[in-house]
Amino acid sequence: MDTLGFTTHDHGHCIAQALSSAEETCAEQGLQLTAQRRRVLEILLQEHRAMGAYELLDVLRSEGQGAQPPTVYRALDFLVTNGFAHKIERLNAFVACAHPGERHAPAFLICKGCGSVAEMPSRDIARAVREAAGGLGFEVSRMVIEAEGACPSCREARA
Amino acid sequence: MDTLGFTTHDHGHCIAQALSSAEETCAEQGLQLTAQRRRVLEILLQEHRAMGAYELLDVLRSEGQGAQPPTVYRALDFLVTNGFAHKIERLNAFVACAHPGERHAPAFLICKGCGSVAEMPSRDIARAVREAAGGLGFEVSRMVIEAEGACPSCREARA
DNA sequence: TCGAATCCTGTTATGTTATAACACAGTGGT
DNA sequence: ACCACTGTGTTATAACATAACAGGATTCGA
Repeated sequence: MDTLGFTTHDHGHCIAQALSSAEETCAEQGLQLTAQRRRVLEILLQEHRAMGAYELLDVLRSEGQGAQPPTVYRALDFLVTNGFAHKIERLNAFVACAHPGERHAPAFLICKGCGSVAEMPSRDIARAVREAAGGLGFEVSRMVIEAEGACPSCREARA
Repeated sequence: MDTLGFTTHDHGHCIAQALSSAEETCAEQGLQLTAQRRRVLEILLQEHRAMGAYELLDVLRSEGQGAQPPTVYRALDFLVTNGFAHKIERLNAFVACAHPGERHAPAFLICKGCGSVAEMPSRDIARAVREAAGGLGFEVSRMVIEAEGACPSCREARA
């Protein structure tokens, strides 16, 4: 068991499920989940945290691949474009998507205490953003929503 | 006259006002708006757009200063920390604050057509973020809210 | 079956953004 | 005089990201 979104769950199961879900989605949409792309997604799922591209590169290299930066960035581009992973702009880092399959505007919580990152529900936030933007005649196609602060366990530790 | 937030206004006046406001705030709070810091803020106000740190550096250098990257990053750090400027994470760029003085969680609209960036009202968005986070026991201290899309004039041009 | 088009990968090099670390100058307090 | 504090100058390097070109695999139509 491990934590995700600050709650407990079966992590091994969650990895397997996310990979299956990705395979399924790719099959449906004619996308190729190649070995490289799959491996990068797998690492993100296993590590279960925000990772920099070069950190991912180190993992690939430690597995004996002579990978170069473009290899990782290409895989990440595929994963992010197709919603299997997200980029955390504030951290210049990447996380596996916590809700694969569902169409959603991702929103994140970044704990400044322990560095953990969680994806949170964003329906109300996304609506508020679209409304505020719409009021100015702006049409939103994508949004970056990232909140920094203290996660429950760090708040407790601090208290 | 120029545009801000996709509406027209007197830009010269707006620069002078923002600088005065910054001076006042610094005086009140015992902050030092030094020549470097003031100059960087001034450039951001004049250019009136999101600028990269190295772009700012080029301007400083073109003015005959032998500036180095840390010079700019230090000035930006001061301006951002004290709310006179904001960082646009999505663009790794900086803009002068459009509402100096008011305490606010900044939220931005980034037009993918023309590259313009506008600060938008964020009360409802900020509330939605705090509520969503609070529901997970997370305490928000800072937020990044950036919407990408099409500004009114680019929408019109596209139509 | 040939070639053309497309997609993915390998590789080299480079561009862009940001910070570490150390020296030193000015200011204000004791 | 001395110290602490804050800001700046300078060198070097770290961290993040992409351009550009070559080559292999697959598919599709001629």
